[in-house]
Amino acid sequence: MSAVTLTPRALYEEVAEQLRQRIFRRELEPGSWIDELKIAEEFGISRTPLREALKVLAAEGLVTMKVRRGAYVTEMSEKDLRDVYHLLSLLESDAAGMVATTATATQLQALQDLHAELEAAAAERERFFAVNERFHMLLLELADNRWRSQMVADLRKVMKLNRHNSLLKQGRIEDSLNEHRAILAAMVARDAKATVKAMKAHFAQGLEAAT
Amino acid sequence: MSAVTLTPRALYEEVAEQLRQRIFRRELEPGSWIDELKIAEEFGISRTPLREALKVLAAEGLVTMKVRRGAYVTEMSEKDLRDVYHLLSLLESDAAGMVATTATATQLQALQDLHAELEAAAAERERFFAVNERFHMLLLELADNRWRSQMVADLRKVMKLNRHNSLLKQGRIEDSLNEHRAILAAMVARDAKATVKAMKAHFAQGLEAAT
DNA sequence: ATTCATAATTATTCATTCAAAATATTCTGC
DNA sequence: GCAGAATATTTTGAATGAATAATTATGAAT
Repeated sequence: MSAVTLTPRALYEEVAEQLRQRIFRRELEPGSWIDELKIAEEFGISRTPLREALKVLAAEGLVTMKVRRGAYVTEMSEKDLRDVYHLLSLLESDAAGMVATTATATQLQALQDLHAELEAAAAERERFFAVNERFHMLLLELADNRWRSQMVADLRKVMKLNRHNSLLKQGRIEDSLNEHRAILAAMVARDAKATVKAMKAHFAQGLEAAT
Repeated sequence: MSAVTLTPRALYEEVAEQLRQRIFRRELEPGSWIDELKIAEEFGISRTPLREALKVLAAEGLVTMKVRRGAYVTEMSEKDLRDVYHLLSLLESDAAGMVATTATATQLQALQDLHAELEAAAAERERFFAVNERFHMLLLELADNRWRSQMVADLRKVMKLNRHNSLLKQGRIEDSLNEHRAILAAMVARDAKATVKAMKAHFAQGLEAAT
């Protein structure tokens, strides 16, 4: 069974995802020009779906289009990093507060289960990152605002442009787990204010480590 | 001197803007299918730049792409309206708080000048909307976070999909001006907390009127 | 030698063409 | 007359080709 039949998404979406991976892996470096012909040939496709994919990435902020100059991988300044962090903190802490007041017991349990998985993955850096991402996105999902979820997802993609893998740095893993515990505790206590505070603290620590 | 030479933007961007206008004017109704061939013919262009424009609009949330089914104008449910309002309130009130603490006297004066213009436009509904939009966007600009400015701009576009012209309804104009005055007063007093509160109140009132 | 202008090359942008998929219509059989 | 299948039409999606715009390099003039 091929992946194509399972997920019959359009070619331009597939290409967009491939490009994202290349950008995150720094095979396409921030500031560098994206050669349409070269990429199209490498992917074995024409320039049409590639150009459509680039428009999608431009909307996400991952690439920047210059008139008659093509697409460039977005460069993140120190200020950009701080600005995006600030927004993530604002959006996610508010979401956490929502969840603290509205989530069902089952939903809170799902978060705790995912946290347990995160604890278990503490040793494996890559897996930890992946589970951490899932934790934050599940929280967003429970907050039940598709517009916010979309925005946070985009901002998190942009954060990955940063060299210092951002969001979680070396040695931060243990601290980060503690902060997650505090967030969960506040949620279980149904204390929205404390939850917001704990999430903001989590991001403040993250920014500290990333800069 | 033609506008084309002044702003040499790409055709697909021009088309995207034209489509936005058509959507806002409800010539393209929410939920309706966008006929690529028909639109391309009406604009006298090929489908290629049109399709690229549709991708841009899809990223903004104005249209929704369905696989192998083309583009549809996004439909906003009551919940969508509330959700977007919530985000605008969160983002803009935070921005206002920033401005209250960081803006220079000159910048605050610029806001007050624009507010004066708003007062003057109270009688002309259309002009009031336009100036109000400029006021909010100037505030965002002064908060100096390009990522937030972009997000708010997108959310405000999406809000325009709503039938009840949103953000400002009949009879709300006088109230809205009062709320703006409160925001400005708090800013001039350099009281960030009060500014945030005033902006949140402004949005709460707006939502009340829109639903 | 340096600067400006012109020409050529390169790459983006848009149009045209082609293929594949989905839906609607028609025809046949019961 | 109705239902199901097959065909035809419509429409999306992708590729290729042509044209425009920009940059760079080369040559000439001061």
